[in-house]
Amino acid sequence: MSEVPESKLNSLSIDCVIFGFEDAQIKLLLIQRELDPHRGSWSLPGGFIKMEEGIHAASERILKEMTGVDNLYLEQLGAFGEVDRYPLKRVVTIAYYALIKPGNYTLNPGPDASEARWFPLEECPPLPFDHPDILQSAINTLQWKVQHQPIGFNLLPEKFTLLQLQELYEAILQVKLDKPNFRRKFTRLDLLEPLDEYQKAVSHRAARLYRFDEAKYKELTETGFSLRELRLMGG
Amino acid sequence: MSEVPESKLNSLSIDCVIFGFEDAQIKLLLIQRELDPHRGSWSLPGGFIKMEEGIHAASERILKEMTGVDNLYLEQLGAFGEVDRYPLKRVVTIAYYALIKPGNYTLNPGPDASEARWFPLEECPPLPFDHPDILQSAINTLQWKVQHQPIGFNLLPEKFTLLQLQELYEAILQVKLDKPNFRRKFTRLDLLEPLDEYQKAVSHRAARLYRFDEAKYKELTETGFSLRELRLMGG
DNA sequence: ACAAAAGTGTTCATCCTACACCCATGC
DNA sequence: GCATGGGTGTAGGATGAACACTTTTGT
Repeated sequence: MSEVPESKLNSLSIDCVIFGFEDAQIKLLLIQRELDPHRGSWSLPGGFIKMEEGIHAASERILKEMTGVDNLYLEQLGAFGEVDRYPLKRVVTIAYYALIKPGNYTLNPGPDASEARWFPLEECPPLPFDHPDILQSAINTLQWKVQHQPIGFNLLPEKFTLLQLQELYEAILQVKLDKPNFRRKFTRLDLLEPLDEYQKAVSHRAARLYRFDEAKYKELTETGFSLRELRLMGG
Repeated sequence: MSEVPESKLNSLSIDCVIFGFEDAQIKLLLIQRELDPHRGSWSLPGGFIKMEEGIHAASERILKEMTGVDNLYLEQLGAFGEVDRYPLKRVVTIAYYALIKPGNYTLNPGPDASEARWFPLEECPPLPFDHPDILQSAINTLQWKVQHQPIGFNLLPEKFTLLQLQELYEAILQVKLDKPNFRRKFTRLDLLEPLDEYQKAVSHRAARLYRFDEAKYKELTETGFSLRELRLMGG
C-alpha cells in the first residue's frame, strides 16, 4: 500500500453530465479532449478528485471551472467502475448531473479541453469510454426526477410561460402532452405564482408569465409529488 | 503519481447495507469489526476493490464472502466521499444495498470481522464513520423502490400469504395499511399467482398462498408501477 | 379574415379510500 | 361463543384523458 502523499486520488475521477434547455430542446454540454486517449473527441467534462476535497465539492469545482458558475443544481448519479472502462489504468468514476440555463453563462473549456460546446441531445456525437452509459443513466434519472420533484425550474428562466414549461417536459420525456391537462396539473400543484406580466411582441395572444413559489418549491422538493401518468397524457 | 502495481484500489472501498425480513420486521446484517479504528463496534460489511474486478463484482464478492450466496438482489446506492469520513486516510466508498431472506443462509463473518448478526432496524446499534448516512440513504431508496418495482419479493419466501406481503410493506414504509385495499392493489397488478395451497395449523381461517409470476415480475421490474398513495392508505 | 397560441369547460372512465360485512378455524 | 385473521362488496370522491370550445393578438 502506497502511503505516498498525493495531491489527487489517482484512481478516482468525476464526470459530469450537464443538461441545458434552449429553443425547446434539451442540450448537453461537452468538451473536446486535448489529451490522449481519444484526443480530439467530444466527451463529458471531468477531472480528478483532490486529496483535501469531498467528492461533491470536487464536482462543483469541475463544473465551476467549466462554466464559471457555482450554486447549480448538481446531483450524484453513482459510481461507474468496470475494469476496462478506461484503457490506460484502472479508474473508477463518480458521475454527476447538473442542470443549467445555457444562455446565462460563458463557457470556459478548462485545462484539459480545447473547446466546450452545447449539443442538442439528439445530435450528440459518439462519446468515448463508458460515457454513453453514464449519459443514459443521467437521462433516465432526469426523466424520473422531473416527474417527482420540481427540478425542472433549474432549466427555465426566472419568468416563463406555461407553454415553455410544457415544452420542457415534452423535451425531457420525449412525449407530446395535452395542453389543457398539463396546465391544470401544475396549477393544482400550487407551485406556480402567476405574475401580472405578459409576453410582448408575439403574433398571438400574449401568455401570462409565471415564476415558481420559493417556499412551495422547497416543500415539494422535500415531499415530492407525482405527475404519474404524465407520460401517457395527450396524443 | 504512483504507478506501483497494487492488488487493491487503496482509496476506494465498498460498503453493503444488507436488508432482511423476518418476524414482520426489517432486519439489518452487521459485522463486528476486528480491526481499528472502531474495533469491536458493529458496522456495515465492506472491503476493498481488487484491481481486476469491476465495482459491482466487488460488491458481489464481499456479499458472498459474508453469506455464502450469490445471485442476491444487489444495487448501488452511490459513492460517499467526504474528506474526513475515514480517519486513517482518504477513502471514498461505494455503497450498495442487498435484499436477502435471513433464514436461508448461514452467515460467515469473513476475514476482518469476528461476528455477523441480524439486527432489527429499530434496534440498530450506533454505527461508525458515515455509515449512518449510508444506512439512511439505503432506507430511503428501499422505501421508494418498493413502491415502484416489485423488489419486495426478494425479501419473502417463495410462497407467501397476502398478509405477509402487507406486513412487509408496513415494515418498510412504517405505516399501517388497509387490508382490503392492499389486496386489491396487488391482485390488479396481476403479479401474484394464486396457488392451490393454504396455510396449515393456524388458529384461524387458513390463508391462500401466492407466489409471484416470473414473467410479470420481469415486466414490472422494467416498466415499473406506482403504488402511489400507498403511504396514505388506511389509518 | 386568418393563423397561432392562450386559456376554459365538460364528459366519461378509472382509481382510491373508507368502511361494512361475511367466512373459516381453533380454543 | 368468541377471537383472529381471511376475504368480498360497495358508495362517494378525486383524478386523469380526451376533446370541444372561446379569447386575444399580429399580419
